[in-house]
Amino acid sequence: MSNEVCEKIIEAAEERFTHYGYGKTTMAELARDCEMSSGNLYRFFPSKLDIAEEICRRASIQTADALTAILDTPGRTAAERLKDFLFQDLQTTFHALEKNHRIVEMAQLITAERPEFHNEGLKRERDVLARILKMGAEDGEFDVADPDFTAEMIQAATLKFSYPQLFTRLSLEKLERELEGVYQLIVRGLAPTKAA
Amino acid sequence: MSNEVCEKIIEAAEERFTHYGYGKTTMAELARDCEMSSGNLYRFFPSKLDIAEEICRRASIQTADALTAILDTPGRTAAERLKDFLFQDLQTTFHALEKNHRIVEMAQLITAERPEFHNEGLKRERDVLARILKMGAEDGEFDVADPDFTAEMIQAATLKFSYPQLFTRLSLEKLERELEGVYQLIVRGLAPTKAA
DNA sequence: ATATTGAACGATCTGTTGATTGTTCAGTCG
DNA sequence: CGACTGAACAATCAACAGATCGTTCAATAT
Repeated sequence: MSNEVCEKIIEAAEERFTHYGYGKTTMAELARDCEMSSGNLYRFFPSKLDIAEEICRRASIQTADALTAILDTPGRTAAERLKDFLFQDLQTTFHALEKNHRIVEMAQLITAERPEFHNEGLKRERDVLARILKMGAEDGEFDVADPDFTAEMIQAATLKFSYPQLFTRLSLEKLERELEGVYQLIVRGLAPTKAA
Repeated sequence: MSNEVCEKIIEAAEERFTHYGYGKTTMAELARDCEMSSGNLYRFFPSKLDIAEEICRRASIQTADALTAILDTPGRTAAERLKDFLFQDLQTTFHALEKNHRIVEMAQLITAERPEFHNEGLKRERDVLARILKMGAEDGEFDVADPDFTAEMIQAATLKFSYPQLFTRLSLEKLERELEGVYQLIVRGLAPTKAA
């Protein structure tokens, strides 16, 4: 079964990529880890970069899934959920990039080489964001005509916080303080004007 | 008079840096342009990078000055001035970087090597922004308690548009469309809540 | 047939060497 | 004595060779 072999390759690659770095691991090493020839790897992945992309995709899906949990937490306002979303996203990616700077290497490589991949990840998160906005709109907490569009704008406005270490060198504390301010600005803009 | 010589050096450097690039021009060439020895340049600038920094500083001051003009245009609301500010800033830097990719080279070098310089330029623009906010606050158009803080937040939210080509590869049209959306989000947040 | 190998190929990396260039400073000039 | 020079020095760059590595594919094994 091809799928199990794919898993094995991914596992071996994840181990080596995060431990030694993408550049330092060779296809021959991955092949040896999986007890096959280097040529055979190409029956499962078109290229080395595609292996890295798949690893990053899974990480991206995992953070998006974690963000989705915010939708189901009971007893929170839409504004609170929005805040949770933004801060959780910042903290997750900040810690991921801080813990292992090999991951930064991979992230930069893939966003440079595969621009569509980055959009794909953005889209995943944007869908969650849009659902938060929709929840707020439905119970009258937010005045949002087009949740998808507004979600796109919020992503644009919070770009600085989505790949922290790539755009600035600020500490997590400074970033959180700034995000708090930007969040305040945004929620005020989402509130319905009291022209009842 | 040391000042005139400085001007001459800056002029020669600006010519060569924008035409051949920072890396490709040598101190010996600059010295020859100014009819002096290479060693003598160091009586006026501590290093080659400082010459480039001064050139960039002047460009930064020039764009900030152009933005200041927005404050004096009669018959505009604060919201309109804010919009003018954001779009003029985007367009100016976009065209500057598009026209001459040597400038991108210099900008990247300096922001990498001299992090404080970037903050200095940000501060210059933020001061203009804060004055727009203050105007809006004074005539009741905006509800802004701390214009300086809010200006900082608006800069954070519009980072994507301040060095367009460094953060994305979007066309000017796409960027303008996005900025329009972010602007809308922000102005709604600045409007006073009608709790009269 | 299909799955797999591993040698072969071109592209990229690495390390080295020589040249170039930013910077300094002892010395010259005015 | 201060302004200025240009040779000297160290750091960086350019270019080249050899090695390494990603990728392909004819040959082999199953």
